[in-house]
Amino acid sequence: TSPTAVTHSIADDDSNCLKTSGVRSQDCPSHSRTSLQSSHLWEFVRDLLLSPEENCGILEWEDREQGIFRVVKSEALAKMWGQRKKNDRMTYEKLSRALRYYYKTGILERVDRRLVYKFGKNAHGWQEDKL
DNA sequence: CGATTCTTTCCTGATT
DNA sequence: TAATCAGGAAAGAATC
Repeated sequence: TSPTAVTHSIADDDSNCLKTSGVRSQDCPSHSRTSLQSSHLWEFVRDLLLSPEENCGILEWEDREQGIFRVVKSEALAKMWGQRKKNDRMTYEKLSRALRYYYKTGILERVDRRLVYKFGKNAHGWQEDKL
């Protein structure tokens, strides 16, 4: 019954993007491994931004030249960070607090737009080919 | 062990 | 209204 099988969600939550899909298990020979090994939050974000395979639309460059990026899926980002730190209580609210502390150290610079951040002078390794 | 740095948790209030 | 943003404060974790 209930003929209203009106599909599932269009946006479907991204609980886990890579896996359960027809994604070949062996695509990227180089790096990969469903977890980026970066000790610090900003490095984790940077590496995620630099590896589309793991990113799955969670982060997106707004201006690659200037290092401006946007958090597209805040909840998903928090979950990934939580996985990395083995903390399932992580939320975007808490993650963003840590991100705001980076403004003081120059790792990030403030951008007056929701969910948008920019790498600062003290952040490195995000540029196409710095130097 | 103590100090420092980074992150997490919580909170109140403002803004979108 | 629900999300986000702003920071202060304090606790926790990892390092040196």
